[in-house]
Amino acid sequence: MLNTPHGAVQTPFFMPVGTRATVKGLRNEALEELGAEIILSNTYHLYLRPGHEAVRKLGGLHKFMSWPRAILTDSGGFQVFSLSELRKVSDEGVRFRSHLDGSEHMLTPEKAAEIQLALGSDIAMVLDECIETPAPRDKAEAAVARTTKWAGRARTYSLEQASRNGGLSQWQFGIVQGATFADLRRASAQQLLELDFPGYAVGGLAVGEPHSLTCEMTGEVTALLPRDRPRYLMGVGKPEQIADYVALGIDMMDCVLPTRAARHACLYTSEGRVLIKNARYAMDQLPPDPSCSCSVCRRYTRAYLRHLFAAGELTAAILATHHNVHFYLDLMRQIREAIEFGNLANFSSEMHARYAVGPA
RNA sequence: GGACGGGUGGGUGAGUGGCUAAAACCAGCAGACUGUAAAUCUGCCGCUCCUUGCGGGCUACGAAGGUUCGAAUCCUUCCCCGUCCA
Repeated sequence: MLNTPHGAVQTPFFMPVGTRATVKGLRNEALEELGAEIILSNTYHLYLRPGHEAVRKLGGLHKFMSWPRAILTDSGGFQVFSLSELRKVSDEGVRFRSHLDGSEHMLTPEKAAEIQLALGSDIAMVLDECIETPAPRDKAEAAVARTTKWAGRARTYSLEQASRNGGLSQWQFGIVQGATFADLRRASAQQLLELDFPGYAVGGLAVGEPHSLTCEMTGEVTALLPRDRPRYLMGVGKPEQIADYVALGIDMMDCVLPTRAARHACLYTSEGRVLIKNARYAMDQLPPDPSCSCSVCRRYTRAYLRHLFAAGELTAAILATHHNVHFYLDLMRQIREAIEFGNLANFSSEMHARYAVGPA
């Protein structure tokens, strides 16, 4: 259990992604009904718009977006990776050219921490350097060294702010890098451990490498992390992979997959993936997932959802997102249950079997 | 009755002698998506054959003839559609 200022969160958990202070396609009341106890939002995007100072003046991110439960903010480290053509990385930080208006911005470890304090998220991530995979060793080494230095600066900044303000109600997590090199991963973890973060993340994975390698690298890191601090594997994963990560000792995950795939007409169901735009569903009167209890599956048919997607209706994305987020959150409930019954290994292999075959 | 303009693949619509089975877009079909520059992107999209290849055959740009080595593109006639004149 993770006890945040905005409620307890049961581990292991999955965070729906709300980059720009909204989980695309879902109203917060729907998110709450679905049982989301924590969501993820983004430093870089909120800094550009509406601006962290604006959010602070509007009462902080929770109040601004009217989300009473926990929020984790990513640092912008992933944007170092995904906006590779719009930024320049140096030891000082990352210079971005805004994808919105072309303006230049400098994101440093201190700045990223400052922004997240202004946003008032429950968990803040340090700025890290996330690189592509596969990466040459020297580049991975450099990214680890820089990530460690940045983590130290972010930690210092955070502790200073804490002592100045009589403590902070925000946790700061370090992020392990190291690409696909086991020794670099271990070194990165050990260096971060010295900074004594309240939680640790594994970053820079699931960016193209095979799942087995993601697991291997994750295992290298979780083996070194303290048992009493949360471990967060960033940016994962596919439904059939989640239980594997949990088995490796991961407590927290986030991924755009359920929400993005939903907008692209891919539904995750107990029978595998359902590409609802397929012609085969045109006259299908079954719910998207017959054994799903979500409000979409209780009310609507595959034929109707397919129609909404074909017609380009907004409701298509809304309904599909609702279902997929329900699926992921329910998956986590099942995983927590499997852990209690000592049945996680079986659960994991069942998931792999199910998604390897695809829909019936 | 006359004068112009026009008829192109499921749709809109480029193309005025060979590089054109025919741009582009839409529709259709299939796929991808992992700390969100993503309601995005990719592939296929006349029929057919196989040794599945920048491969072969067939059919196709209103209809029928003709010119040409070669025609969606030029000529003739006809049929439609639009605008204007009487």
